[in-house]
Amino acid sequence: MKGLGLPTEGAAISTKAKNDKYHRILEAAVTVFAQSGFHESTISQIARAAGVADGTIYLYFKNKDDILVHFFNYKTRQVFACFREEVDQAQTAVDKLRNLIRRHLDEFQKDRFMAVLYQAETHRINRLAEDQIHEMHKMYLDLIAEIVEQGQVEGAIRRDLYVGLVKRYIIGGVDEVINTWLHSDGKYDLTSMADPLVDLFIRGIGTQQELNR
Amino acid sequence: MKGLGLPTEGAAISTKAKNDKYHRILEAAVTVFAQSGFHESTISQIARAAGVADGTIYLYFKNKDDILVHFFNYKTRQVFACFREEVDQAQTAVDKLRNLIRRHLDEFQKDRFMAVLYQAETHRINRLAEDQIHEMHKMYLDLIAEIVEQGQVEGAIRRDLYVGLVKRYIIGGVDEVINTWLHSDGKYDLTSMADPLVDLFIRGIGTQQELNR
Amino acid sequence: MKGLGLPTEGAAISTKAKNDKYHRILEAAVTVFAQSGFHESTISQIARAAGVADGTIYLYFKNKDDILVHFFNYKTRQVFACFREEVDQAQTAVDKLRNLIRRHLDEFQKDRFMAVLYQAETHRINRLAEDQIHEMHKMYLDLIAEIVEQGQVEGAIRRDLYVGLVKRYIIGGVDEVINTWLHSDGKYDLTSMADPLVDLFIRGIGTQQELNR
Amino acid sequence: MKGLGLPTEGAAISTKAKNDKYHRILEAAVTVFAQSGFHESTISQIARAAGVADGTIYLYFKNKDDILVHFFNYKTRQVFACFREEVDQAQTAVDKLRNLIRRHLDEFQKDRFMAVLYQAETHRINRLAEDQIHEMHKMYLDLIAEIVEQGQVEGAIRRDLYVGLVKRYIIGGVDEVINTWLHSDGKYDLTSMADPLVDLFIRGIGTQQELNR
DNA sequence: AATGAATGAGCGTTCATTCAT
DNA sequence: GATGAATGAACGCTCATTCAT
Repeated sequence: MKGLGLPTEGAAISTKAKNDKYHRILEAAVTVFAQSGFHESTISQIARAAGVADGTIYLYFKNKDDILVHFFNYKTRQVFACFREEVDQAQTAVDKLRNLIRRHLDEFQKDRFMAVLYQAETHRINRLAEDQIHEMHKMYLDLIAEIVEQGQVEGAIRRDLYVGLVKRYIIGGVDEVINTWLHSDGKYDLTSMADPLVDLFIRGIGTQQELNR
Repeated sequence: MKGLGLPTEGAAISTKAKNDKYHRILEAAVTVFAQSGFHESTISQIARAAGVADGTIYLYFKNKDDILVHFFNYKTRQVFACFREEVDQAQTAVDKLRNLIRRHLDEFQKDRFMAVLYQAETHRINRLAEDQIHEMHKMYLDLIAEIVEQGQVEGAIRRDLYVGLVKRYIIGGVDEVINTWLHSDGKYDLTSMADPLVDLFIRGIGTQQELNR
Repeated sequence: MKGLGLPTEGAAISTKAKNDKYHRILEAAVTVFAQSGFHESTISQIARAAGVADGTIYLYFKNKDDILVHFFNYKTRQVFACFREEVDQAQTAVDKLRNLIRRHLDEFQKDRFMAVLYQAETHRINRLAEDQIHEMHKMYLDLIAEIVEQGQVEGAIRRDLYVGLVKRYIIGGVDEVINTWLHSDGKYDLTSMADPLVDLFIRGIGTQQELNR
Repeated sequence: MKGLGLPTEGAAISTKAKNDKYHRILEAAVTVFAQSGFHESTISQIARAAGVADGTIYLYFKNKDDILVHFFNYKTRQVFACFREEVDQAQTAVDKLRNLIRRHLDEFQKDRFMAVLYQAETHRINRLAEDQIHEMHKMYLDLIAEIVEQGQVEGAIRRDLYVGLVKRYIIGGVDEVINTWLHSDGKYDLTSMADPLVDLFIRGIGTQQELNR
């Protein structure tokens, strides 16, 4: 974790009740950040949303920035962790990819606040949560790499691929589908985009004719 | 243009020298915004970077937000405009797509500040430049739609595609490639990613075998 | 009270200590406003005079304007309230008028800052404290009207008077006496002006001869 | 003139055309000041209203404050000067007083902007135009003193009056009548208030009975 | 531990004034 | 003389952070 760690959580919190407050603040913060953006949100808003006093927040977080760091450390990490499960449950590489993407869209659709915050913050640079974001991308990369390798063994996936690019190819398409959904006020079903999207990933937009040219 | 227009530029400024100052501030602002983010940037920083007094900025822009709006209205519009040229210069759909993406990566590589700002702001919601961003996406969509349709006529592109999804599939992959490049401090050549990426778009990651299953 | 009320005081402050700070700021503001005028006064000056930080003022008042509104809502209202007492304590209309004016001059002499602020703000139009000023004038009018009517019943006051004009006639004379005193640095005793002034109000400047002409 | 003088006018302006601009600015300033108050008015507003450039104002006035000083030095002085004429045209003291007040109300009704500005500024202390205001009051006092003395000789006015108080008694009533008219949006005729008001000044509000008690 | 009143640095913005043209 | 673009000091106000209770 590149030296960031969880200073507050490990040291100061021990009982269940306290830990509860830590999470209450975190969830409240995500909600508030998602609604107004990080800078437009105030500590008071978060405190009110969490049902605690302003000062209490500083018992659990070093400062306002720290809340964002913890968010990426906890909330999205947890979501990304479940992607692994999903991948493990399928047999073939293509099924794994389909499961991964379906679950990805599903989770982001279920927690819109997280989705907004994730989309906004992963596209900023010189950011507070830089380290976390790097790590999360790495997790995604690892999943994709694994799937691609297996698919290559199975003969379902091309062997001439630069895996670093494949990751961006896939994560980019998924992110953009989520992003468009968010900007459209999330009125349609996001998860149903999974299958057509996976189809594009696998087959591309070209015809056989073009491929055999 | 949904009534936004260029109120300041058109009305108040006429001579070349003045217009110069307008652009100097705009360029300075983009640089500063890209380095620190919009909210972390101050008017003083921008003024210093542009070599003018703080107050001078308000002769050319209504307020801080207005600078961002003008940026999207002028700078990125100009870049996106050149995409059209690039598309028009190629004959086949596949060549058009390749040209588009190569130029896209090239322009963003040449103006890193714009790239940063564009990536950051297009992924926020409830944004100031909402209208401009929507329009720009629409421009991109139109280009892709055109290419896809032509490709379908030519027989090079599949006929069973939902074009709305194809747009996100392509723009997402391109954006993510740019985004990764930005986060990696732009040390490698971005444009060289164009051909492998287009190959993925066209052929997907699947093998013939998989496709013919 | 036309819906203005005392939003800050009533809701947010309850203990004696806090309320103390509210009043300290209010008194400090009146002093500063009286010395330099409302617009020439700065929040920093008021804060320094009240012995609090700039930001603290905004815990008790919505903004700078709000301080002025609260001043008229609280301080002068309180002064005007005591006029009623004074009137009630006398029997005849003439004695009531004399008591009223004596007390008026007395209170304004005792609180010079309030006097300055009152004189300055009641003579500006389109003002922030417009509502309060209207109401205060109305209170004065009611008192005068009451006195005049009683005097007419008693036979001590002429029956051919337009009461609206009588109010201005009296309030104008009193105000001008105060105003002159304020501009003369308040070196002489203001209250001693009450009796000669009342005499003028009652008898006018004309002689019997003139009256009987 | 206590050392203030007319520095700009005397020295820099000579031709008729220039002097024209001086007056145009002054009239424009009065209009703007009356509408928004002195501090809320900007040099740009005044310049626009006068049809000149911002910088031009500084050729005729030392600074913003200087405009206010010149206003009292020129505009109201001129109005007060005509009061003398009015007084000279009547024979008896009472007629003189009636003429004075009628003209006073008439002039202020005719130039509402001046009235507003005059009312606002004469009731502020530590003011820029302090000297001018003192002098104007002195002019009024002299007029009243003259009238009262003549009236005393004629036997129409009481001999037991403190003239300093009589001035405030009269000027106060007149001012308040004007002030009320201004606050009521000037919808009724102000001049018609002159006769009833003079009647009050001469006879007071008391009855004979009271006077003879 | 929990509070929330108090703080004050720092921001965006305004506008009187200047001065090169 | 006349201009108006440029200036930058100064303001009102916000809000992350502290600390006495």
